[in-house]
This record gives sequence, structure tokens and C-alpha cells, in this order.
Amino acid sequence: MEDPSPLIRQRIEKYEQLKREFNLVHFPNTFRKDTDIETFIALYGTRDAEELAGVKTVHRLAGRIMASRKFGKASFIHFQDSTGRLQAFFEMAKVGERPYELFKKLDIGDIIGLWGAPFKTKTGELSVYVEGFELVTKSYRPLPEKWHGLRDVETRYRQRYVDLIVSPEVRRTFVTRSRIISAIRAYMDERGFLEVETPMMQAIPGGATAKPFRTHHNALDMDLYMRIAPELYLKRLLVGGFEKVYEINRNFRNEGISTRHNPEFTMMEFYHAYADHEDLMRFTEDMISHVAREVLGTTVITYQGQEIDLGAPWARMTLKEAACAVGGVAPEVLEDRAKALSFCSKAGIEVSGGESLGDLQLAIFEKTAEDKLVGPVFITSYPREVSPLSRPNGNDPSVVDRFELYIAGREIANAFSELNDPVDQRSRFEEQVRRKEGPGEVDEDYIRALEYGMPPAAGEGIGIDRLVMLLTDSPSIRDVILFPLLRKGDLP
RNA sequence: GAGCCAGUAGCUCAGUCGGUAGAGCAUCGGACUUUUAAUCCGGUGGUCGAGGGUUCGAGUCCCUCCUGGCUCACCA
Repeated sequence: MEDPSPLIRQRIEKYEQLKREFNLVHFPNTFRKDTDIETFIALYGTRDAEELAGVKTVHRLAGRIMASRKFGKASFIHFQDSTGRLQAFFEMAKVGERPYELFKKLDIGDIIGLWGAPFKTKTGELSVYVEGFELVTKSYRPLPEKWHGLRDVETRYRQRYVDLIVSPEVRRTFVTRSRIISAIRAYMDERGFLEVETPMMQAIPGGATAKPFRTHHNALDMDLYMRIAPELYLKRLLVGGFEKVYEINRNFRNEGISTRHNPEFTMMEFYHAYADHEDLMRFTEDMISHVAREVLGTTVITYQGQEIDLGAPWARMTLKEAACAVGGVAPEVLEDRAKALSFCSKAGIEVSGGESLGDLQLAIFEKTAEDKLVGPVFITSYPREVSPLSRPNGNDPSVVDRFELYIAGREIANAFSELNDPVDQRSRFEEQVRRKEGPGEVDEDYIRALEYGMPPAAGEGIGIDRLVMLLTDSPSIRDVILFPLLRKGDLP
């Protein structure tokens, strides 16, 4: 910033003056702590004042000053580190007259290192009886107001670092996010899945139908696409002989932004050879209920006021059953293209007229039933036309062996038995090209891979952000992504 | 991309009918040895998102634009 506000100029000048006056090192990196606040509280939190009076152990702690109550010759501050928040007591008689003068000039937001023994105040709050301290990092910018915190959502997203400093619940959400992902990794690893990494930059953006982001490699003079899904690469690995693989990573889709969509989002995809979609339903309900227990200690969650039990087993319903039973659609509408078309126009579903019956069935399901599926529920038997990578059902070739998982009205996972017939796969790709869906060209190398033989398998994608939203009761995907995409722009 | 709503001090917010821009917190100076949004006294701080228009006069009314939120569309 070229012209810092008076407040910031004032702080910079103040720091210069403090350094001169108290002979301080400029932004030092010499303080070392030996105790986290969480540990300190765990050691002493339950002991009473008399017991603590006998504890002479000096701990070195560090953190950011979040609140202060200063008096002439003694003061209290609250400071926080990554593990918690603690009160510290500064007494002129203890730290000395000069250091106390320095202390009184510290600001909320400054990072301080301090050492002292535990004690309990008159009100019974565990605190550090400070023997000495160092100004570790000067904060030039004032923090948001202590009582209301940071309310402005734009600032919260653009300056997440400030949001994290002042909003404990935001920190908690992102810690939970990390634990969820760790629990998933552990679950997969324990079951013999191999975590792999496949290209984020692809010459042919396959595996889904979203619009890709385009980029360019200069040295190769080659256009590339940010991946919209890792699917086709993961299945190449099945051809290569890995039988259980997974990847947790970003996908990029050049589509709209909403409370449920961010242009880059995190997906776990996994593939299991010698398994089918039925196996994956059991696997999924077990995994997600397991993760909920690991991270939250329960399978019963409350999402936006609605109680949902993630305990297995989960309900199952075909797409048509859901449209009828949940969406209130008359069964014959789903069996006749003309009736389906007229239903769509009445229901306000946009149609071009070129849709197949399967396209219409899916559109009707999504319009009428999707957001009512509190679940958890597996929706099965998707139309073949909307599932170009799925294996057709053995009894009814109009549908495929696929399911989507719905919880709280949202699609959380999509899975199917994989199509491993290269001839059928080629014709589905060609059909996509004809219908101008997908990448616009056949991924010949993927077909070639299938021609070598891919073992029968099932695969699944789980939207990690949405799962985290569910388990952290977050209404918007931006609440579970540290730095959600916003228009380029700076705050004044 | 469309509709609706919002933008005032570093932060959280008032601002009536168009008539001299306010409060609390933060910050600065002073008092204060057990506070919990400490308290008390005094002070600093504003391109009212940007630009244009109407008017004697605009934070307030009108237009355009910017940014964000929500809903819808696309998508997962």
C-alpha cells in the first residue's frame, strides 16, 4: 500500500521508537517456546490455586495478544497460539520497571514470547505469572473489533488470515476439514489403496462434462486444460496393474460459482478392481459413517438445523423411484419421451428438444426430487445416455450400474461399475462428440489402454468440500475453502 | 449470465422528511496492582464503494459502473 493509513504509520513509527528506547532487535527470530497453550492448560487446568502455588516450573509460551486489561503496575492479557488461548499476568514488581513500561506499549495483535509459572487468579482462571517476555513480532495493522469480530464476508474471504486470527469457529472448521481428509486417507490406506497423483494439466479434458479452464505450455507450444476429473488417468492405472488406487486433489471446472460450487474444488476419486457399484455402496456408507465417528465422535449430525444420521446402512432408491416417490412425478411421465418433454415445459425445465428420454428422466429427477433427499440415500439406475463411462446393467441395458449419494439434498458422491469394453467405450465417446458433450474428441489413448484389458472395477468420486460442509454444518462451500475464488480486487 | 439486497472511521454499526457526518471498540495522552467487552478523564481519525446528474443544498433522490451476498441458470 503506497499511502498507509495514519493508524499504520503510527504503529510503524511506534515500533521504531520502541526499538530505540528499549534496544530491541528488529523483527527478531530468536524466541523459542517449549510449551503450547493447549499443553499448559492440560497440565494445570484442573489443579486448584493452592496446588499451583507450589508449581515453580517456568514455561515458555508464545502467541498473539488478543485482549489486554492494563493498570498502572499490573496487567492482564489474553494471548493465543495455534492450540488455544490463555491469560497472562504482568506485574511491574515481577518483570521489572523498564520491561513493564515496554509491555504497556504493546498493542493488541502483537506477537509476544513470554515465560513464567502457572497460577490461578482470584476468579479462578488459569494464567501465566509472567517473569519475562519479548516482543516477537510487531503488528502494524489493528485487528477487527474484539466483541463483534469480523462480520464482512468479503473481507473474511479476501483476508482469511484475519478471519482465522479473530474467529475461533473458522479455525475449528479448517482443523476439522484437515481431520476429515486425514481420516479418509487412513481409511483408504488401511484397506490397501494406493494414493497416486495424476495430471492436473491434460491435453484432453475427460472424465466429466464440465467446461474446462484452458492454459498453454510455452516450450511445447501446446494448449492444455486444467483437469475436470482424474478419472481416465486413474483407470489407466487399473490397466497398469494397480488394483486399488485413490487420489485426493483439486479439480477445476469453468462453471458458475455458488454456495455449492467453487471453480477449484477437492475431489477424492478411487477405483477398486474386482468390485462393482454394489460393493461401493457398502464401502461408502461404512467409510463416511466411520469418518464421522472418528472426527465428530458420532454419526448423528445436525446440518442447518436438520438432524441427519449417517450410521450405516443407508437407504437405496432408483432414480425413477425417487422422482415418483419423492418428486411426486407420475410414473408414466418417465416412460414416454413426449410425456416427459411436456412435463418439463410445465415444470419450467429448460429443454432444447434434442434430449433423449434418459436426459429428461435425469432432468426431471434433479428438478423434482434432488433437494428433497435428506438421506443419506443412494440413488441408483441412472440412464445410460447420461453415463458414458459406466457399465450397462446386465438385466436392463437402458440403465447403468451407477449410483449417486445424496445427503441434505446435495450430491456428495457419484460412482459406478466401470465400462471396460473398449469397443462400447469408443462408441460412447463418439456419441458424446456427436452430441457436442464432453471434450469434443475421442481420447484415443484411453481406448488403447482399455484394449490392453482393464479388470472389471468400480470407481467413485466424493466431493470433499461438500462432505466437509456437511460435517462442519457450513452453509457455503466458501466456508470450507480457505481462499475461495473471488474477482481480482483489493480492499481499500 | 439474470433477479433481489448491501457497501458510511482500522472494526461493528447508527444516520429521521434532502439542510454543519455520529456512537462503541481500536488507537493516542493521562489516572489506576486481580482484570474478563476493565473503569474514569481528554484527544486523533471520513474521497459516505467510484463516476455522473437533479437541487440553493445530496450519505440520503436519479443514472452508469465496481465489489460482495443470496436466489436462479450452467455445474459437482
